[in-house]
Amino acid sequence: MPEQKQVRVRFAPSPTGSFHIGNARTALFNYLFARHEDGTFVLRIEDTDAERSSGEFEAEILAGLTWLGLHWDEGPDSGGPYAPYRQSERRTSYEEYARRLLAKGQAYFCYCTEEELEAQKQDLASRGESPRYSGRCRNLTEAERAKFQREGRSAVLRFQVPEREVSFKDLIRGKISFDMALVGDFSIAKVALNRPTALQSGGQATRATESLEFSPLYNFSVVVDDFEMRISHVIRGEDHISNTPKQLLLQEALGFSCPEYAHLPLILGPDRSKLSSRHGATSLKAYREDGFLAGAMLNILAFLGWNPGGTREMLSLEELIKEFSLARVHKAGAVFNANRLEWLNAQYLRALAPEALLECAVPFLVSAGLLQPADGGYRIVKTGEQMSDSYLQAVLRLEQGRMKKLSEIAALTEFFFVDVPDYDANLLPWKGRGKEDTREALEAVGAVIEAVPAEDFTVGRLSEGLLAVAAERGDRGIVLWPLRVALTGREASPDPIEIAAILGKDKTAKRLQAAITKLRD
RNA sequence: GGCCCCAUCGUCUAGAGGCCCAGGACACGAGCUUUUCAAGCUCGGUACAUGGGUUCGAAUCCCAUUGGGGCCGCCA
Repeated sequence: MPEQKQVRVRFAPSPTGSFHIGNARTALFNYLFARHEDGTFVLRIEDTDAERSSGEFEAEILAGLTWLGLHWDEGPDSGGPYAPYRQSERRTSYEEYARRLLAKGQAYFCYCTEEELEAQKQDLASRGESPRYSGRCRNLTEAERAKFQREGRSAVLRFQVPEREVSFKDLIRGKISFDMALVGDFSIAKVALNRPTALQSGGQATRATESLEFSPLYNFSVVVDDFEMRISHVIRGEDHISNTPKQLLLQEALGFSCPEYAHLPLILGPDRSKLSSRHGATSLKAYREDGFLAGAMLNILAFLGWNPGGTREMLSLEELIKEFSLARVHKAGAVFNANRLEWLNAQYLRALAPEALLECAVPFLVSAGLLQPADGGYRIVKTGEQMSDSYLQAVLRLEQGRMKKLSEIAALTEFFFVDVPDYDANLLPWKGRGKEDTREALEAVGAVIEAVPAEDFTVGRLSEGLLAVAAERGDRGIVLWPLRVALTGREASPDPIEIAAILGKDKTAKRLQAAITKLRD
């Protein structure tokens, strides 16, 4: 039996913006594949672009992955056998390989300016040809090079692309081939020339004092790192398909083994173009802050371009790992379905235990200005009243099945966090009933409330009396509707009896009295 | 424009030549339940892009067309 190659995959985001859900999906698929194959999941930060990369975005990526439960085996924080895992810390490696390519004549310095490059491309395009680099600096003489350097032109290292076909077998799409004659020499590193003593010593610069500083560019750093980190499978977005032949060529030139490739379908916006900020929220963080649960995010993401077959709809991370296979990944892009996410989230929200619901919902009540932390618990901002966890849990449980996301909880429960709700007296009467009837009904309700002891102010006891009062009047609405309004100040709410039971005798009586007073005016 | 990729309900999808005049879910519509709102239950409409092949038989295989998308940076 030949030894099975160990599976090592990487998720390699660049921290140049908020952690995008498309990237989160790529991370998920890498993670699922790694775990399913008993392999290793590596997190590598591609921050070669110092201008645009930031530690803040990197932190956001780590936080996002952690939130989703996608734990990496090797990464910038935890280290690993192939550390460091941040490209900005791996410069010596890139430089070594860049010099190797230079020595073999497979890379060269290009001094073309942006304008020149643009002109070359325009020229090719006008002739209907593929817009690629012309190869103008391929055969520069030493003298020409020196001249450009003296002019202070900045240089870039280009890879000399052989004019032939390159193909690879994509694990999702099958064979894909490219005619590299149409591609042109692509850049692999920016090169800065350091001449620390040149100007100071009266122009007497010598070669010995000069040094070249290479900053690697994407296609090059990826190839070097995937090789050095022993990556076996590269699973990434479809937008990288055209980078693959370039990377293959680089691997060949450097004598590296090639990983397997799998290109994932893109996540699309409603207009079927690549999901981007113009389609709305795209950062994982934004969804988290809007009150979506990790389980719901995991499911919506997993089912975008993949499914376990059959009619199963919601899977845990463990089940996803068990079921995952690249063979079941689609080729076509998938439109992000926000409605479905909300439905999924509602399902997960309902499944939450009271303690868990409390834990994740309270921050939303706090940020809405309804509650504030106090004495190890929470206090109602408007009334100053201290709230017990069990009271809060009861409040939350009441609305648990009514919200699609946690950010809705404040608006839904607001009436619990005021002294007496504010509303128009005209809201109190039930369909076609007058104020008199309504007041009479509420007074009857008041009598029931009065009769139920505070210690036993339960839904059971309340229903008994209240429903009897309603039955006498032949229509539950005439009693329950004004009671709802008195208690909540609104026309849509959970069962007023349940609300009363949570509020307790005193508050219920107070709100009822306020309603009766309103009806007298 | 060049190259590459893709194609089942509005959307996510099941479907690996007969089980499919195409199934599930979200959304939508109607009804039931009902004190309101949700939820729940029942029912409903809507899809194999088109045209050619291959085959006894095609949503499934092949080709073309059409349509959509991605990439063409000294970004990743």
